[in-house]
Amino acid sequence: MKGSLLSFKPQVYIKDLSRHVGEEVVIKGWLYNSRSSGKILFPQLRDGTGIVQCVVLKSAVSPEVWEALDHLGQESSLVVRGKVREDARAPGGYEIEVTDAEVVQAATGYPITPKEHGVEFLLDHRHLWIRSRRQHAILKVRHTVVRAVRDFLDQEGFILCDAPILTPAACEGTTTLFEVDYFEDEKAYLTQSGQLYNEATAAAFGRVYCFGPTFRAEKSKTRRHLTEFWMVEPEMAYATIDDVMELSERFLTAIVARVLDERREELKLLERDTAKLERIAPPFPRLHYDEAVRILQEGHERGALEDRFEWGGDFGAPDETYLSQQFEKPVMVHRFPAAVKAFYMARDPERPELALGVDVLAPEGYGEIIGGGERAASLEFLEEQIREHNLPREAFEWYLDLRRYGSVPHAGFGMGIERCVAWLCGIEHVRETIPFPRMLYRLRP
RNA sequence: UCCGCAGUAGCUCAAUGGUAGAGCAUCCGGCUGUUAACCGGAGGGUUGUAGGUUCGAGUCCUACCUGCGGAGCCA
Repeated sequence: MKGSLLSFKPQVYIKDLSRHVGEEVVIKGWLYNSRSSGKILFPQLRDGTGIVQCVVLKSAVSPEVWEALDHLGQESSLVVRGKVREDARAPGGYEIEVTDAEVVQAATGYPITPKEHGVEFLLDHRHLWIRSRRQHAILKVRHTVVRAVRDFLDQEGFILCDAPILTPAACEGTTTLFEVDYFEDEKAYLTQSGQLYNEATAAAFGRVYCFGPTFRAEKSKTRRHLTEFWMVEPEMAYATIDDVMELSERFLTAIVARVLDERREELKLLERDTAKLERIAPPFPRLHYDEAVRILQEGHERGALEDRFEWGGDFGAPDETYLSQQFEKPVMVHRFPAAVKAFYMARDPERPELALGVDVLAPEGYGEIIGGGERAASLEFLEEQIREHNLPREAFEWYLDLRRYGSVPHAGFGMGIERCVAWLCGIEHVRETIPFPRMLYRLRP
């Protein structure tokens, strides 16, 4: 009878099938792939929680059901009823002996076939690509990373206090921002960081974090860049650069442990070498910038790096890769030349030419996943920095208030979710770590 | 923005300057245990665009468009 299976309750999910062996269940899903052999069909059904092979014998179902399933196209939506059986021949170990089925919508010509496809084609069909096993695994890891981030910070007493997405000025004055034409007499921009607002909320709540999308209008075109990405930024009042390094270590360790605990299956599907992740535990190596420069220069002398790195610059991608490859754990590089860092960074009292900033480089060449440090607490110093960087003073008046009314040493960092997920999954490109990547030249779907 | 590479069937790719082809997908047929199933058949093309060289261009030349990889910048 039409509609009877579609509205059937309770719906059983494929991930729970092992608890229903011997029972008759109803699964609602989509046709992942199908093989036929005359009077027997092997449709593979996915429902978002997993994939299960069904067995349809022509002799066991009505002629209507057989007819409906016999030539059903990939990704057709359907509901099946059948008995759960353990069978070693089935991928996944369980299968459904189908007794009844109902096609919700018969699809034809699904573009993503079980064969290879190019990147451009897959990205053009991202809305469908996310149905495939590999993308599913990556996005589940992302989900777990986000949960781990929130749980860790919540347990550490951080208050979620999100920063605005529409902002009146650049945080750091250097990067290119997305302009929004809406507010009268004033340009607005999409945020590049919640940093400055975090400093306000940290002074209100002590320990805070914001977690949301971030936008960079740079013409970056590499495997580590998105124009829209997600960043989590904790900030602590009465804290120093050392507190930031200590928190970063425990933070990353907690995330890795959670993913290893909950996403073994997904990491296995992605062929991730989990032994490399098992090693992630405090303490992480801490490298003074001077020492990092020495290592890079040695690397150049040994022929491992093309260009000789000179003291004073910021690391390029090959430099970060080389540094991270010298260690098995994330490496924390601290105390950069102030000239290459943001205006709000505090200075090293012993060497004022250095900023109390720290970058955490992920292992295996995944680059910078965390950037942070101690913020300048002095009103006079910040006023001078704003002048030197040619920033619009009016836009920063509220920020300067934070130094007028109870200024304290404070520090924090930001972590890019996509780079973190790419590292944990061991995948080439960050574009696969977000459901709908936004990149230079890619706005659709 | 700069450097490098690539655009041929729905997809992935072939084709010495000389008749545009294969696998998958689609449609039809066969097969009661398939594992990216297999076997047989059919349909499917303005070779990214515009110009040029040539008896003849998918192939050589020029410009443009689109995408990919990387750099700079950054998380």
